[in-house]
Amino acid sequence: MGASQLIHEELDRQLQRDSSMPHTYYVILVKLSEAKDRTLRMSDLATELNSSQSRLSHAVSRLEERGWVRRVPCAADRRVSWAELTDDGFAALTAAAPGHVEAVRRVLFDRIDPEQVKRLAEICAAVLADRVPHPR
Amino acid sequence: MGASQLIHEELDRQLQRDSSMPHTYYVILVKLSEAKDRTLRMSDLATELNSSQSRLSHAVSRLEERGWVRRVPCAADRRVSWAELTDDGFAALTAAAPGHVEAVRRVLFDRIDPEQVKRLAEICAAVLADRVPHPR
DNA sequence: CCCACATGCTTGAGAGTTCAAGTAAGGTGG
DNA sequence: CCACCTTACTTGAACTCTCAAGCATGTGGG
Repeated sequence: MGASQLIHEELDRQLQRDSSMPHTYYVILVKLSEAKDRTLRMSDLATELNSSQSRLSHAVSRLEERGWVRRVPCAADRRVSWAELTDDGFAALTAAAPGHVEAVRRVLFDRIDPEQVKRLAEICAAVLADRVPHPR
Repeated sequence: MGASQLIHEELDRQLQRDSSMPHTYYVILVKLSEAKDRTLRMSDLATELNSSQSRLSHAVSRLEERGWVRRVPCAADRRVSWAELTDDGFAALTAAAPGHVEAVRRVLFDRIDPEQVKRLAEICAAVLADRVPHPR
């Protein structure tokens, strides 16, 4: 718990300090940037992020205020909302990425050897295996 | 990140649901229960928990409201505050512990073998090694 | 002795998260 | 075809955490 807490806090602090965004928001931008048309359904985005819909909805609201994400209503199914990464959002992500990547190395990968990386991957896979998504 | 987030959320959810306390509070109770006279200086407690003093102060305030912890002013150094676990607090911890322990097994230890436990411990130790406590 | 700095802790405001509830729209069995 | 369930998402309130600032209270050099 100490190790995972440390990693989480360190990454969050770095992003907050250098790019004024929590790690949660960074990951949202990443997922959107990788998606086709930089657009994803809200619920798919939530699933990919292991996030509750509520959390995502709140987060996207903040990201919209910053002009980094835009909500686009879906014509085919009007319950659905698309989240689209704006150019400003992509720029913010581009600016934040190098520092974040460096932090990831610093807190984790520079501290363990390649063999340990492999072992850690196996352990994490075991923890995540056969997971029924939790009721949210 | 997915694995550590899952573990965190699962443990937090279980404690919140079954014992109405966040994991943070549980750990505070644990540390106090293990301390001599079930009492610890606020700053020592914060250090042991890798918590900011601010976070601890807020948390202890809530725990005091519940009657689980008591603040005792220190006569020798009047800046210092002792945090003392009350009998009610100890009872709450006793009630919460079995469910929590079970959850810990369920989310982690039942999913990896003894060899992996050892490897994970080494990796976590490497992540935590030579850590200068962060400015808080 | 005393001023400046360090230490221990608290406070308040701003943010993010959670949970429960709410709205709206899409399916579906009788 | 219409009550009823499900799906998609949002909302609001309560709660925790963070950060910066704010007290007191010790302590050490001149």
